[in-house]
Amino acid sequence: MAIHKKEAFTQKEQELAEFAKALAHPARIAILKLLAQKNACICGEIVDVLPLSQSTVSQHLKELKNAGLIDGSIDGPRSCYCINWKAFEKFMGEFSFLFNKLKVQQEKACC
Amino acid sequence: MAIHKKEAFTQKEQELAEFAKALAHPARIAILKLLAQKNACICGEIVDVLPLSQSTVSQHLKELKNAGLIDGSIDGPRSCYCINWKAFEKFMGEFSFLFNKLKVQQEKACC
DNA sequence: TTTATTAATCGTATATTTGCGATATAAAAT
DNA sequence: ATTTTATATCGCAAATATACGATTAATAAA
Repeated sequence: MAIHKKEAFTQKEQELAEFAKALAHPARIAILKLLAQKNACICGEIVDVLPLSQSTVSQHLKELKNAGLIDGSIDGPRSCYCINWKAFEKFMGEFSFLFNKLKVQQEKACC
Repeated sequence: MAIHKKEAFTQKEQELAEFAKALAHPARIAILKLLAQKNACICGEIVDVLPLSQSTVSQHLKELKNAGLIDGSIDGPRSCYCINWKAFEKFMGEFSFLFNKLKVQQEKACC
């Protein structure tokens, strides 16, 4: 963009957008799905399963980690990743709060 | 990207990523918040409230509409937007399903 | 009919994301 | 000590996203 205007929005809005951005790629959805299905640490199997190069997968993992959605530790030549359920719940809760708040009175005749 | 690899993922993964992408900007979060709080059509007030130009807001609205998250109709010189609650629920549900599936057995010693 | 008014679209500049090969790092295995 | 294995990081190219001014379109108001 010419100038990023993101600072012009509230902290909460930026946080939610960051969370969504972390989910905004099928590779990252797929990674999370893998981690969720195992509900445990996965050590290295991710690259084998995805149709992406090792460096690309590593980058996606980094983004998920930066967003706080996964935890990971490196034990020398192998790594260990798992979902940070707490963070996940937090954000899902915030979204639900935002957009379900008034949904009770739903079904307006509209547009 | 050099070559988009998105087709390499499942339909569902792509759909969820698309949904997330639509939410991946604070301006679009703000717009949805406005629409949710009114729980009714908003006619044009959006540009006045946001710190963005009319053309930029229009573009964000278009993206939300393409993603199916909002409905909108144009009545000559004015428009009318509201949240598509059904679509919203659908996607939120899918996310919950994906990532809560195994959460029951949660709290593994991990990483 | 002319003149607002409101919103979509076009063109363009800049920023960010995506992806990969190459390289670096770090422990384990030989 | 050297090699292997697994992963992170760097540097680059290509694709997308973001933002805005200018223009267009379409109705309402005068």
